[in-house]
Amino acid sequence: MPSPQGVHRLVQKLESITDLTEAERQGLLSLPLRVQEVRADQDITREGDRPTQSFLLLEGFICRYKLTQVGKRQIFAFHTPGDIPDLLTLHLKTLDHNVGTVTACTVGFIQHEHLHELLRQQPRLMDVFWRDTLVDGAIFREWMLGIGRRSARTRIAHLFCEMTTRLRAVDLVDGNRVPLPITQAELGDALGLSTVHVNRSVQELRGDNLIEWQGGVLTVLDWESLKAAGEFDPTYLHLSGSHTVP
Amino acid sequence: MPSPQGVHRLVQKLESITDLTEAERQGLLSLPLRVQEVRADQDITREGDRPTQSFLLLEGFICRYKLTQVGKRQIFAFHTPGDIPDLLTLHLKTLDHNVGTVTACTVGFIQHEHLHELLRQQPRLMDVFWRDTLVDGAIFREWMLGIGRRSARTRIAHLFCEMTTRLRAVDLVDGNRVPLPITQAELGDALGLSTVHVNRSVQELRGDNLIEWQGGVLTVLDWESLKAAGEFDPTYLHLSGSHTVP
DNA sequence: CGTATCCTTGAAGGACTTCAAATGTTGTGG
DNA sequence: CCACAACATTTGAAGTCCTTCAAGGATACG
Repeated sequence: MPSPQGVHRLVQKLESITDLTEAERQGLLSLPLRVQEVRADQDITREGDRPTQSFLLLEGFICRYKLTQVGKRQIFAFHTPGDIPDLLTLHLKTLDHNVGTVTACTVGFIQHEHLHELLRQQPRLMDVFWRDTLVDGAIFREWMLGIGRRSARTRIAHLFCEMTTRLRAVDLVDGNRVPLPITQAELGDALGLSTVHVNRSVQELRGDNLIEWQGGVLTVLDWESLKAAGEFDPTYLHLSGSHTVP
Repeated sequence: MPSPQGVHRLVQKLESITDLTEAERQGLLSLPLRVQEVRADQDITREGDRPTQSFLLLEGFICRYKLTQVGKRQIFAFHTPGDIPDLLTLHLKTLDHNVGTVTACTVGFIQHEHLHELLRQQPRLMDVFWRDTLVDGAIFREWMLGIGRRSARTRIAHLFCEMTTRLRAVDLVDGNRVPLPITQAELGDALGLSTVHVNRSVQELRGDNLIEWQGGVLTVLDWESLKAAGEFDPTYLHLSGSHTVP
């Protein structure tokens, strides 16, 4: 009993970066999913695991992260409904990082064999998924640029812009209200900052009337200024056309 | 007149992360290359370009980077012979970062149409190249972890370990002597550090008798200690078997 | 052999971290 | 629906890792 609404977000997400034929859409929609609820702050897959399935995120927020030897955490990516955060295990048998929930989530597990079968029937979907992993890499690079070379304020503004843009592409943004149910500590782990400094920088953005952020909802008050503050240029998201402009 | 030696490094590199059939090897070796020399510090492709070809690096070192608005540079990756640094333009039509030489290089341009043709004839090579881009992403993540959460000393030691391991996989390491013809400024741009601080940290590693580094050659004096200093675990490189141990 | 580039050193300053504690918010069970 | 625990945000203060600025040596190359 796959959640049609959830799977539809996958189609929507892929169509935000490419075009799909009706047969390809159908193939995706008929993937057999084992739907499961997962509580917040749970690991779904861990470094070193060798999964035989991937999962489609249907509801909630997921992050991918790794820990240093002294236990510091770096979050590499936030994933939103429609994403397949561990698609890479299809080709990289041993996972090299952790995948865990940020909020309570609904996920749909897909056996790798079913994905392989779909890709055999619809070979062009392989290009589509490959392209998706390339966009994934592009997002990593942009985060790297921020962590390595931008100030805390700029990094945070940039991430706000990115999440706004990505969530808009899967129709999860309501006007200027963007779901962003992460803590300041998680934001720090994503941007290489301490919680304290995240807090002060967010207050700066609030003080400048660029955003509000409370109750897991980010409200963008001044998109142009926020883009400027974050040096945000959405090219790296490789969205096709209509999704780049709010 | 393709350089057989150079192309062979591509085969060798791909075989370090997967297996190839004889037909696949032949297909790769017979790719039509337009060989060209490029001086040091030249951009080969730039942000915003829409190339119709990719290039195989035959000799030299290449880096991929991006600049912030204030002109600070972040290097995302160093590429070594056997790599196709801009393979992603096969599916991401607009390049979102720059690709430039570090040293003088020999490169072999390959028209995208020829790559597409090869992938049609040898469909399994698509998995291989996809896998290669996934490893690329894994390397990004490990760099992110370093930039975001590790000390300068650890970051530098880690990069030394990574380059040693990757160059060994393509047979470019002579004993404990590793070609590393980059400046300290470039190392800083790769790790999110200032040149001055790179210099002091490298001196620390030298002072602890872990490495020597001069004339573009890194000499690893104490591999185990260097690995420990860099918190280096090569799992993320996804090398298959024999390449992980020096 | 001169010039450009790279490496090295010193000193001062700043962005961010760490530690510590108060305040605010959320969710759950009584 | 209140009470309380657990968690998240906020504030203050001190310290540190790293940056920036500046200049002197070393090295490479035409």
